[in-house]
Amino acid sequence: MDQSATATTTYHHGGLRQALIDAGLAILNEENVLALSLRKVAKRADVSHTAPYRHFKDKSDLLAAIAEEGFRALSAEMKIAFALFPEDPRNVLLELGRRYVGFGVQHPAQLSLMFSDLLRQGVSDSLGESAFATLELVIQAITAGQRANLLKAGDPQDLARTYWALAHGLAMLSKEGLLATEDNEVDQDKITSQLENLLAGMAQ
Amino acid sequence: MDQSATATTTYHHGGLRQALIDAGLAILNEENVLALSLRKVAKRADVSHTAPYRHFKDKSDLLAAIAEEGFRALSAEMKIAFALFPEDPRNVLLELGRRYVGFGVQHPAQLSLMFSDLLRQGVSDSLGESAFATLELVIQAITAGQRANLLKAGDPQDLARTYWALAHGLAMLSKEGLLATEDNEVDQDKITSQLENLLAGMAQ
DNA sequence: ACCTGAACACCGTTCAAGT
DNA sequence: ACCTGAACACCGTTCAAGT
Repeated sequence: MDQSATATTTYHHGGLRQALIDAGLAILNEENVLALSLRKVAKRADVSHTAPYRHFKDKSDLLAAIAEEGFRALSAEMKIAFALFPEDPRNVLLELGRRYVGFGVQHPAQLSLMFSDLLRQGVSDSLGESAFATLELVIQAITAGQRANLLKAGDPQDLARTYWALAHGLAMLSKEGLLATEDNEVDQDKITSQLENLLAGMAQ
Repeated sequence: MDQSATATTTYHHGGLRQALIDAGLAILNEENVLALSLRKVAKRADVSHTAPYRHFKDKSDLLAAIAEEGFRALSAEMKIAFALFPEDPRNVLLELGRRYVGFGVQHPAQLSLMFSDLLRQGVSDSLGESAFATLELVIQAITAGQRANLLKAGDPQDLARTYWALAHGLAMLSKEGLLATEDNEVDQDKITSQLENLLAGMAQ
């Protein structure tokens, strides 16, 4: 990679913003959030250390963009659950939870960042929007479950937030090694049965 | 404050370690994790910026100690639930969850730190121990629930982890403002009914 | 033992300047 | 528009030294 002397020397063909987010993501997944500095991100994207300020107000703004990318990736995972089990809302919900946990275990530092405090601080509007877009997918799955008489009637938003909370909690505890008992592997069947406990309670 | 010329000029009477943790906690609750630097912590505790190295290996080690203090505080909150409802495991469990959420809303940055990635990185052994001590309290509450025939039989550890996950998820979503619908207040009754969904499913 | 100041490489952010 | 280097205050960490 990085072989020079190619045809166009145009920097980043307008894609610097995304390149910086990708660089930050890479550092986050390879190291940890303490190692994620603006200057290191810039160096990794092969620009000067002030170039990021053309695209991000400050470091928090870049972190928010990285977190937002995380919500997008999580949403993409969730959409696979819908595709895998069309017409089967129960398995959509279970697969959704399993994929949430899988996302957390594969990208622990990123999941931490997504819920680190950036949303609460209101660092960026679009971060909140992407989080709510993820919630929207859970609401869809819950609504389908209600339509199939799998879940009780009532505000789907409430049930969706409850289900999201459990999936989120399982993901956080899993990625921190607080769910595993003996082996350090995530037990998919156990996750499934944990999710089923809540679905059973939501049926009544 | 800080009036000099008191009797003993003895530094910190051996309590520097705790003073540093407290200073870090204060910065965390007043500002955010990006503002939490070792040097600022030292200045706040009125020592030189290298003094913390007598008590902590590096910055991560101090952060782990702060997170550990968080688990201790969370455990203390949970113990109040036991005291409030002796002989009433159902309300102990509900109060436990509500207090978890309350802790998160009051100390958002601290809760983030507790699950930031320090446990997974194995920064400190005692951090893991304090996390498991918190889990132990949930297991106690679950076991009491089983004894009272409120919850189904089975490994109390599994049920406890499931319940912890939901409480944790509700706390995280609440503190980030993802649970509130219109007003920005945490709706205690809604939290209770969300927890009840899981308890219902765990009864069968 | 516990604390200190000097030193170093690194960091976030601003600014004047270059194309 | 987009990128740059110089500058500044701040940061984590190490080290030799003081009591």
